[in-house]
Amino acid sequence: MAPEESPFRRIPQQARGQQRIERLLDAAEQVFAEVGYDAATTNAIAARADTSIGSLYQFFPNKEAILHALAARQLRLLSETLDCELTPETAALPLGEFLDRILGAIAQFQASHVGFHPLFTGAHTSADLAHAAFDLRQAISQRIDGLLALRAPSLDARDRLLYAQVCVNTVAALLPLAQLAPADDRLRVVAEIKRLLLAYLSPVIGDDGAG
Amino acid sequence: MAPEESPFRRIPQQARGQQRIERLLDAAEQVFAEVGYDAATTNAIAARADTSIGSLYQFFPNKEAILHALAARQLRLLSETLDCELTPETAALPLGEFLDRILGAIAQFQASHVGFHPLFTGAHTSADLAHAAFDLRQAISQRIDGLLALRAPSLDARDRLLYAQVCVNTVAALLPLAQLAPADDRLRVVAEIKRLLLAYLSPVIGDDGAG
Amino acid sequence: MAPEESPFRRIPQQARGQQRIERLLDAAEQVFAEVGYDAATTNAIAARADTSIGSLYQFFPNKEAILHALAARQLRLLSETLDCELTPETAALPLGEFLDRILGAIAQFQASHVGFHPLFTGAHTSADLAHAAFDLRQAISQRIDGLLALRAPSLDARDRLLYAQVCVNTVAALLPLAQLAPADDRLRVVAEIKRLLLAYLSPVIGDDGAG
Amino acid sequence: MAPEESPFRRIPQQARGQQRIERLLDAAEQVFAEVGYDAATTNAIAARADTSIGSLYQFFPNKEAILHALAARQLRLLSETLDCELTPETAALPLGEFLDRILGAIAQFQASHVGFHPLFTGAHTSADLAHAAFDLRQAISQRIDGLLALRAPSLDARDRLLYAQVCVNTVAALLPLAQLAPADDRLRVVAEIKRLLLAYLSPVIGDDGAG
DNA sequence: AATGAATGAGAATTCATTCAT
DNA sequence: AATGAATGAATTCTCATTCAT
Repeated sequence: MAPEESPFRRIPQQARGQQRIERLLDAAEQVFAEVGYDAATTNAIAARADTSIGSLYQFFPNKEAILHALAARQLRLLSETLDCELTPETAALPLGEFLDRILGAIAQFQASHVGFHPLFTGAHTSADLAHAAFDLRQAISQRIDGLLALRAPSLDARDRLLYAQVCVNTVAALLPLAQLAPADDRLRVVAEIKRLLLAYLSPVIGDDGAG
Repeated sequence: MAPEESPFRRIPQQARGQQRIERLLDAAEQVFAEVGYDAATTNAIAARADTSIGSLYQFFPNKEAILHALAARQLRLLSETLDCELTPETAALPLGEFLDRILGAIAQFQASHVGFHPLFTGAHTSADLAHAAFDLRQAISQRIDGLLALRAPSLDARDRLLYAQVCVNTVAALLPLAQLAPADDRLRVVAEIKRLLLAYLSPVIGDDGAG
Repeated sequence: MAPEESPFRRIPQQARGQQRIERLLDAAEQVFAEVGYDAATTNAIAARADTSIGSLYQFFPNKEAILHALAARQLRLLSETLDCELTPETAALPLGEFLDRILGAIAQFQASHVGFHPLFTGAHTSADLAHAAFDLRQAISQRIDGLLALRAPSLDARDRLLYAQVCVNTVAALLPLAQLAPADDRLRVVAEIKRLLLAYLSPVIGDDGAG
Repeated sequence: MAPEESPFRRIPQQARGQQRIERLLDAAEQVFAEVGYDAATTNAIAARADTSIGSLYQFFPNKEAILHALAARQLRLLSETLDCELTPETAALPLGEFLDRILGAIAQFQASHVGFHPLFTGAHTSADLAHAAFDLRQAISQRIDGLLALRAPSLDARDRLLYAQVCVNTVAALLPLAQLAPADDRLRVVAEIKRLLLAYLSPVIGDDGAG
């Protein structure tokens, strides 16, 4: 009854709602990763999230919306990871170390987000997924484009975006290779990815001081 | 074995059966490309092939089998294309031109096979497709591995296969970029792919005599 | 009746409750008219009434109860309208004018109550609606029966009720015809309805003095 | 194998298909009559028709299509009934007998077609049903319009159609009254309907020779 | 009394696969 | 060998109703 508490009464509810959305996205991430987007059923997602199907549809108008929300969350989380990792100082590192940082961040992110990989690499399947995956890669490319801009401000903007896209899509394609490889080859593959990117970027980005 | 002795009626029948299989695969290729593997219905494939579903199921036990047969056919056709294109002389070309040949062959193949691209790049969606696509890329990698062996016989076999895999998966990831790009950027993207591969391979493969 | 004595807190509360019921019925009337009884959702009704579903279910045990309450309200309102319109003097008018009054009252009522028409004419669809509509027409028939009794006290009671039912159901069936007709035919249709009723009733009810 | 028999092989199949459609429409007619259109489920219809839900959807794209097919069938059957009943000689009968014939035909038709009544009288519920019912009544009105034309060729065409509509809708509204009345009142109600129509039509149509 | 999040049974519809012809 | 009608499990999504806050 105390009116000064009432603003608070809603907060738990909102918090619960937000929590439930997160739980649903977690569940969707797992289920998508396990059986693929098309084979994933909304009922399975709700069950995995320990909710009712009705609640799922209270938050998401349809299955595709879950996919998009998931992609948005992943983009946001990855962005945060990159933000943490990539301070101005990082941008001044030699290209090789710079790439190490980015690749490391992405690899680590991927390791802790089962659902990232499918979406990141998802290609021609259902129109739904294809779009969502394409959009995600575009968004990440723009994020990387921003990082490249820090290192090579004089680069032509269109070239830079193309470089970013090439890198992002390449990494998307090669990370699975690392994941599917036997455990002791994994580092080998990651090293190879880094060598690839370094060989590709150094002629056009190079190290500032060329040192 | 003596084909001239086989009962006349049988051969046309077998031939008709083979023709029908091809028609079904053509149809599946189109339908998969248009709506994706999951959304494609076996009825639609049969209809597109101007046959009945009953016939479709006479040749393929289930939908997944169509996918695998399609992948196998694509691998075979691409192999033939590569065989044509890549004679021993080609192997002696400078690496840049060598890559041009291979990339050109693949790009051309893709242009005339609507269904290749989705399968080649298809990733984590339905478990079915993911497997088929992975297998196809593995097979193509082995094919490329063979080509690399021609150029660099002294290379360690495991390294070589890894290089091939990296290249194949990279190309699979980047070709869509070219296809989705506005028409006048397309060549730009292809050139970039080549630069990427060249930068990656030249340190380890190099030009035989060019050293 | 002495409002100043009733506990202050209660009256506003009861009044608020009654207001809310009216708002809910208004909302239901609109929503039923717009999408039909079956397609109407209780959530939509609550939303239209600017209340929560919880409140709706505080006043009505289920969806059907809303329908019945609505029918009851319409019967009450129509009765009041007829009461206003039909004084003893009216009963003495020539039959033609008498019918004009009644038809006019009904037409006017209908014009200002979007939800009347569906319920009045509603027939075999969901069992719910059919019953409610039938009940409403029966009740109105009794009301009309009363009016006929004023004009023709000597008529057999059973005959009179039958006449009333025939008239009421006929009007229910024909009013939509008027409403759906192009605007300039509408009066024509209404005139026709009157002619029909007049032709039907005059032999049995006639004008008092037949003058 | 005899080719002159092959056209026959398909006929049983088509006949079976047609039979199944009829069975489905019969089932739909019953189920709609029992629970109403909205509450009727396609599964219930299929079950009542002793078929699988899949088969139902092989013939009808959706629930609404069943309704329309049913309305079309009823119109066709009623038309046939009227055709049988109403020869040129009938048109020459006195108006009272003429109405008897028509009303009799409709009443009899209704008695043997449980689903006719709901559709004939169906009003404001789901948009689907309302439309279908309105269309059916319009079609029947046109049919009656044709009959009136036989009797009164000199009548203005627009007036005639209006008369037909008034009659059809009136009958639609009043037949339920007869059906719901206790058995011994039923004839009484039907007689009343006839009296109503006769009183309405005789001034404008009259008996040919009665003039 | 009021709220609205949560529930889950149930509906329409699809489609891979079978099998009688 | 070919056909395509028939099947029904499975899927997405809705909505009346409840109940904790």
